[in-house]
Amino acid sequence: MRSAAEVAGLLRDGIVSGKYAPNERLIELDLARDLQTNRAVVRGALTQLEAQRLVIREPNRGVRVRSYTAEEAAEILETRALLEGLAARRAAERIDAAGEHALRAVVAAMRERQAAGDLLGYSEHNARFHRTIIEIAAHRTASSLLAALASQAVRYQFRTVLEPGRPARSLAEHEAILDALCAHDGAAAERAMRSHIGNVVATVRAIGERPHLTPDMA
Amino acid sequence: MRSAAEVAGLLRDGIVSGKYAPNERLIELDLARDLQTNRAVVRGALTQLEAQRLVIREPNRGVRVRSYTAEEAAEILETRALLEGLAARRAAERIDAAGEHALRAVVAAMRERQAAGDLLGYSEHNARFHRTIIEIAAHRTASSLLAALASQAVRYQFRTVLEPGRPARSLAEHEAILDALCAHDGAAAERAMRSHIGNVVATVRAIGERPHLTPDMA
DNA sequence: GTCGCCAAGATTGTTGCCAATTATGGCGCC
DNA sequence: GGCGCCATAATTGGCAACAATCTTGGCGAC
Repeated sequence: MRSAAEVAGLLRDGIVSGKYAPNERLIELDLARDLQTNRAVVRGALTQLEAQRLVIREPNRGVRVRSYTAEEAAEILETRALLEGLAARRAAERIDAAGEHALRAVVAAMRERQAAGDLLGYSEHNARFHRTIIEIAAHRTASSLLAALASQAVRYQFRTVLEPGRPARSLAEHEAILDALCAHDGAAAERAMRSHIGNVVATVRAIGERPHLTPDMA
Repeated sequence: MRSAAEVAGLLRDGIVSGKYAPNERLIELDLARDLQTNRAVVRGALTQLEAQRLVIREPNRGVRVRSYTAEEAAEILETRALLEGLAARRAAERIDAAGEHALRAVVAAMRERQAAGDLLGYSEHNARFHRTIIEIAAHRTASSLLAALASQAVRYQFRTVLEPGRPARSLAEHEAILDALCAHDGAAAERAMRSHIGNVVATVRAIGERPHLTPDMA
C-alpha cells in the first residue's frame, strides 16, 4: 500500500501538471480509488498538502485545489529565488563533469525547443534544468522546502513562457546561470539565478495587472 | 475535536520545547490520549511532521524525534538566514509605531535577562524577537516555510546561547537589527539579520567540531 | 554462561462503519 | 416560470476493531 507521503507526492504532481484544476474539489473516495489506496491515506496526504498551502480545506466541505493571486505568486517566487539562489551557489561549488554534461544537455534541449517554437516543451525542460541544479546542490533543507513550495503550481497557473519575448530572454538567463555554474563561480551563479527568477516575478506581476483576464484563464 | 493541523502544532511545540527528546519514540496511542484526540488525527499530524523532517518514520516501527548533526543544523540555519532576511527587509518597509514599540520592548527584556545572567530566559525572548519580525513582515509564504523549518528544534539541540561570550554578541546583533528596522532601512535589516544568523551558524559549527561532546548532550 | 528460538505483548497499518454536515434535486407555492 | 422548502444523496469527520509487523522476555540447547 502507498504511504501518505507517496500519495501526497502523486497529488502534488497532479495539481502541478494541471490534472487537477485550480478550485477543483478533491473527493477523498475518488482519489482513493484512482490512486489505489484507502481514504485514511488520502486524508493524511491532503492534510500535508493543506500545510503546504497547495489545497484549501473547509470544514465538512472537503478540499479544493488552491488558486493563487498574482501577489501570492510573486511572494512564492520571491522565496523560491532565495532558495534556488542558495542551491545555485552550492551547485557551482560542487558540480562535476557529469553534472556539467547533464546541465548542458538540458540547456541544449531548451534551445532547440525554443527555436522550434514549442513553448510547452521548452517549459518542461526549463523545469528539469532547475531540478537538476537542486539535485547537484545536494542541500536537503533547501530541497525539501522547494519541494513543498507551490512554485510549480504557480508555474502552471501563470504561464509566463507564453508572454511575447519571454522565451528568448528566459533562455539567455538560463545560459548565464549555466556559465556561472561551469565556471564554479558560486556568487555569480546565485546572482544569475536570483535575477532570472526576479524576471519571472516581474512577468507574473505584469500578467496579474492586466485587469480583465483572471489568472486561471492562462 | 482537534484538527490534524492543530495537533501537528502541539507536537511541534513539544519537540521544540524538549518535552519530546531527540530519538524518543512517539507512540500514536499515547499521543492520542495525551492530546485528547484519536489515533487517526495523530497519524495525520505525524505524517506532516515527517514531511517537515522533524521526525523520522520507519515502516511498522513508528516515528522517532529526529536529532540533527551539526552539518544539518548549519544547513537549516543557512536557509533560515535567507528567509528571515527576507522577512526583515519586508518588516523594515512595513513597520509602524505599534510594531516598533513591541520590538523595543522585546529587546529591552532581552537586555535585562542577559544582564541578569538568565540565559534561558534570554533565549525565550530571543525567539519572540524573531517571531515578532516575521509577524510584522506579513509574508505568508516565508512565514509558513519558517514555521515548517526545524530551526526551533535545532535551537533546542544546540544551545548556542550557553557558549561563552555568545549572549553579549547576540544582544548586540539584535540591537543592530532593531536599529535597521526602526530606520526603515530594508537592505540594512536584511544584512543585519543574515549576519546575525550567520554567526549562529558559526557557533553551531564550532560546537559540532568539539569531538567528544555529542550534540544532544546540550 | 551464551546463543538462538518461540510465544506473548505492544504498536502500527488497514478497513469498515456510523454520525454529522453539506450538496442536490424534486415538489409545491406564489 | 421562478423561488423556496424538504427529502435524499453525497461527502466528510470520527471511531473502533482487525490484521500485520515488530519487540520483548523466557526457555531450552549447546
